[in-house]
Amino acid sequence: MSSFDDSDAFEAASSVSLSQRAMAAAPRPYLDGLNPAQRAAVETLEGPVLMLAGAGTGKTKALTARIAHLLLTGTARPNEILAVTFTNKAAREMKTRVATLLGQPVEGMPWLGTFHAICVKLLRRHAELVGLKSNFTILDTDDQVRLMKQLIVASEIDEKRWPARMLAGIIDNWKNRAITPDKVPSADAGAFNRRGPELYAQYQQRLKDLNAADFGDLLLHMVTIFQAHDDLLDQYRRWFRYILVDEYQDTNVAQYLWLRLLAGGHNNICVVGDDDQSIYGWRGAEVGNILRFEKDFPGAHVVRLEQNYRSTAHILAAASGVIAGNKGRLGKTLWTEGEEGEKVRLIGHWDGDEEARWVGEEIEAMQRGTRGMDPISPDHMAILVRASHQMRAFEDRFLTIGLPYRVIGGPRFYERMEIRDAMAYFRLAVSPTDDLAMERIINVPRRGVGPAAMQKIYDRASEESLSLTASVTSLVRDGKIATMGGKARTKVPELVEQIFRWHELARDPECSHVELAEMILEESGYIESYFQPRTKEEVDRGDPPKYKDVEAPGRLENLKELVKALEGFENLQGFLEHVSLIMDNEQESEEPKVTLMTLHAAKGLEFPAVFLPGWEDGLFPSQRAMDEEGMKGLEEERRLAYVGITRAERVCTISFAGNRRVYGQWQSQMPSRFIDELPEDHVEVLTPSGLHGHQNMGASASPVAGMMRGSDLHEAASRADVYNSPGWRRLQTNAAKPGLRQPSEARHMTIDAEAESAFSIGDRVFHQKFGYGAVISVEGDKLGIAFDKAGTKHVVARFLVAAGAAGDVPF
DNA sequence: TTTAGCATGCGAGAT
DNA sequence: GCATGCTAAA
Repeated sequence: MSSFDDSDAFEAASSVSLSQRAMAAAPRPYLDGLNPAQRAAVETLEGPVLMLAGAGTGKTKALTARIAHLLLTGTARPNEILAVTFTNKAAREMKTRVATLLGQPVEGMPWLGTFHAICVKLLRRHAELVGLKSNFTILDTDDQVRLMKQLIVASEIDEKRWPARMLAGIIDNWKNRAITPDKVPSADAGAFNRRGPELYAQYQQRLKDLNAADFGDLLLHMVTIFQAHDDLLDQYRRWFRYILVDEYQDTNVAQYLWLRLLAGGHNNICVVGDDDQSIYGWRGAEVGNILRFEKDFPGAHVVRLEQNYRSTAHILAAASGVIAGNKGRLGKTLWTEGEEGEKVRLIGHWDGDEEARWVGEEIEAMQRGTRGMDPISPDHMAILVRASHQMRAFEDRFLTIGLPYRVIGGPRFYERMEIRDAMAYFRLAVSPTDDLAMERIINVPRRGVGPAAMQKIYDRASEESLSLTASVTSLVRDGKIATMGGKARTKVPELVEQIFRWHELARDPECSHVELAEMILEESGYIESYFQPRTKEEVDRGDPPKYKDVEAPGRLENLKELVKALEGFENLQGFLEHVSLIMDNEQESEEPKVTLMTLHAAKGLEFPAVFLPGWEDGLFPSQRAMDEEGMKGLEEERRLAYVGITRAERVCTISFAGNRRVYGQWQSQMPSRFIDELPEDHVEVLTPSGLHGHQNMGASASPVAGMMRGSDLHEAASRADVYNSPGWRRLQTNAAKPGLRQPSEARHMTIDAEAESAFSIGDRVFHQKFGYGAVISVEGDKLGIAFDKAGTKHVVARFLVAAGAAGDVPF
């Protein structure tokens, strides 16, 4: 058991002096409200512990209480606990919650973080053991692919048949499995047209030359180091006396090995996870790790968290019924003391559009509080789809009816083009020899550098083993620069000069890095490249600058945010280091919104009302998963279904469509086999009232009554109610508020008197999602717009801005 | 170098 | 249906 007499060590904890007050306070308040299972998970401190935490069973509560327990009993000092998560979000949440339990910040927990963040920290200390310098750069996926492309071309491999992305996938896979180039198993030797292993070795060599590591390397290198240096490993084993791992079912082989190495000796490792929620097999996660835990760590305590605090009994029963179809589970039975609640609701639709329309109406109805249910705010509703392309139908529909929504999980902030471009500039300012950064931006904005010019720079660089920047300087020095195209001849040396000047400023402590960043984006012409070129007359006349395209305003907005994010850091270097932390790009607006996201993105979240559309064989479960992984793939899909259902607190609505457009082709769809697996007693089959024309699909033995066809009557029924709908009322209130930018007076002198809309036929407008277009019809607040790129759509006026009213210019 | 026009291929996506 | 990435033409 834990040593309560270790108060010396406890008080010696330098960074966080956990106050005596906390110690002396009521005995362990963090244990209050824990159920017996959670309590066991918290108090079993010594030896291996497997905390099997079903969905909604208070896993994070137990995990954070465990940390608090370790600290407040003096069993461990903050810096002796290694606590690993997968995402920055999870790490942050854990930090905050531990801080709440302790009643003070936890800066003193330096080893609470993601696998990658912790490995970076360790690897910087011991980089030389794998031939890197401690200031190595971390490549993003884009850099990796670019590098591999070069290697493929150099190896005279047909890049079309053997694309760099594929190689990246293969190498990533090896790294996930902790396979170094010399250890590629013979079964994999044929990969990438038999050249895979050799290219892998070359790639690793290139990384070393560049003093760089990719994400996979961070773990792989640490495993390599620990395997080769017993003394070092011992040191860390003594250092990290207690190990905690979140989402253990998502660990890959490399992470598993790393943990095993570190836990060896004391075996004080507590892993938390749920084999039924393992949905990341495709990116290397091995469910086997959690299934095998008791074998790997003999004598492990297994604690099952089965009391669910999230969902109603019906929802839990439905989820349990589905997941029971999987073999080889550790087995858990979720139960609740809560109410029975609504049965899981199931409804079939004619096609995907119909499904989206119904969901839209249902959301409005639930917002109003019909069907004997309390009203639910859109903030508390989510639509969870299997594949992101399913979102389109919903977005289109919601835009039409003016239902506010947010999409989670589009392209991440830091992987947007403009952010990466800007970051490349910053990287060059910090280190002008960063060739990958140079490669990225040498022709961004266009500086007339094509393949020919690039080749000359490369050639000189390799002749004299210089960086690309230095190579340009060298070419300038002996006049060879003149052999380049006219534009490149002047622009490229100009760029290099700028880089060196920025570099000076970056090292100057007097110079604010935020201002420097703005200066860089401005001077490089990068900002300007998002505006249309203006003639001298236009400038003289003081015409406002015009954005280059529909994307430009958003991109400039992102850059603004990037600069803002810089403020929180000491210098550019520090920022680059921590850039992955700015991924959260969410600025919450006051307006309640429905959430639209993938099932994968929804793991760990919960919503009072959840919609699960598209339950059709081939879409969900995905055909591809089944083709490629067979039974294993199907089981992972089934876990995904389980994750989906268990996100719901009060209402869970599953739906499917009989027809769906797949890659532009209409296909008739069969209801998902998972629908058959829903226990009938816990399912209510919905048939929207006022419908006729039932048409039996007859395709499934499921408890589905039949399909309904979108009919005139249905149309009429939904129309009649529209004035009472939340959407309509919302429009009324919004019309009174100064909402989005109003079109300027001058542009709308010709508004006809009867049109209440601020727009009239022929106006040029801009829409956040569909871009520019022209108004072709006006019906109250609903406008028909012929979009330049997106075709003709009906949109509510408040989603439109008059084109040309571009707004303020960043910087 | 830039661009329009056609072929291609398609899941989920943290770090 | 759409984005991506190539070839051909400007």
